[in-house]
Amino acid sequence: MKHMARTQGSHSDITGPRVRAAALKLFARGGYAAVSMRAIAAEVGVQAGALYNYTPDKQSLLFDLMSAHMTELLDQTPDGSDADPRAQLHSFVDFHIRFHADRPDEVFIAYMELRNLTEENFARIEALRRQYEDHLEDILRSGVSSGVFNVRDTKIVTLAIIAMLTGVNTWFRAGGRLSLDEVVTQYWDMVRKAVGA
Amino acid sequence: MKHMARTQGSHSDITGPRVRAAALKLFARGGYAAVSMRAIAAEVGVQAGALYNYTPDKQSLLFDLMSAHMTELLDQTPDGSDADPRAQLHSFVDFHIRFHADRPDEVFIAYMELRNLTEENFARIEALRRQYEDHLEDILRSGVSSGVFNVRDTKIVTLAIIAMLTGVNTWFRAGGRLSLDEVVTQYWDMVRKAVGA
DNA sequence: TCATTTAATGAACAATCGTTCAAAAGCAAA
DNA sequence: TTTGCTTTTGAACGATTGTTCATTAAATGA
Repeated sequence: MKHMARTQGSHSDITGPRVRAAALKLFARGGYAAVSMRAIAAEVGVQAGALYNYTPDKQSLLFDLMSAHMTELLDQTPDGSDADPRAQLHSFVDFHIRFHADRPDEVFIAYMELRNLTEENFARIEALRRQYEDHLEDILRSGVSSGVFNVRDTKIVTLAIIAMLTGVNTWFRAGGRLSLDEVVTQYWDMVRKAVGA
Repeated sequence: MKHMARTQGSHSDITGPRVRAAALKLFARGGYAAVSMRAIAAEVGVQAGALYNYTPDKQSLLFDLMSAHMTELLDQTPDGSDADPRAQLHSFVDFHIRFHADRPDEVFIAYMELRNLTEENFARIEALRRQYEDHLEDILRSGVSSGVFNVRDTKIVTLAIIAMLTGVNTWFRAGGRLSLDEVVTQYWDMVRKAVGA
């Protein structure tokens, strides 16, 4: 047993992700407050008590989902601080739409369940969201200072663009009338015009 | 008693509105599922049982709030089908921002609590929302056909504009850095550019 | 003052909530 | 097979949920 390579009778690495997946699905469908731990357990195919091997409590389950989502969002945000502001903005629009379209449940939760976080957890998620907004605002500012964007208030335009892009999730469905490519094209068209590029 | 002008020992006309106001405030703050009838009663200063003089159940309380909000939204939407599309669109942007900024709690509930409606109530609210969207799309279409707007897909632009405008509610606070007039000016600037007017 | 009507109380209901924990079951190494 | 550890069960806990209802209180009209 010199190395104890793996735990013994462990299903943790199987059940753990399934618990998070079930919580994600049910929270998105019914809302955090309306989903019981027993409902999550039933979705996994397990008794409620077993969930507490994978989360200290219900609140942590919500926070972990939101935190993982925001972290992934920030990690995958294209950097490209070398490119010109217009290309950076295009890249941002493209990324935002595709990233969010791929994760409707995560996005839904991240926007709808903020008020069900404890004060401390809320502050942590808000900090991540702020970081993401700041990234877009930096792009806008550099475009303004180099004269390629015509924007009065970068903060407002930042929030307006993000609201507009995130709104795609309320109606877009894969296999619908429009492909994701077409959606990206049209939203980039609107954003481009709105910033006067 | 020939007319029975009013009910007798009635406080209905006082307590009734207070119940709706309390529900509005608490639903917006904590979410429908997380707010108990006892909490609403406490906000009114009454026992839980008394609420049932004013609503058949909790679900109706939510639906009535959302329904009243959407109806008022539609009633107050500027008509002006005589004006040119550009003026109509400007008027719509102005109205939307001001109407929503005046009613943060109602707007919050109307967007966040849709999933807590029964299937039937959900369909009714969705129909009202659709009506509102159609009104904007009509403006866009008339502008496209008269050549003053340059828009590829009126449906997408409709949803994008509404998402962008409604997003104001997530950050705007009266008495903050920007006045509502300034907000309207800047959003109209973006919308105008985005539709190529 | 008295009779009538309405509004509010406060207890009670069955159900469900998040969470805990001793006991049972499952699995891997010895 | 036995030993040791992990995972799951299933019952139990106190609290809280939406809702009902007989009773009490309050207010009005006569």
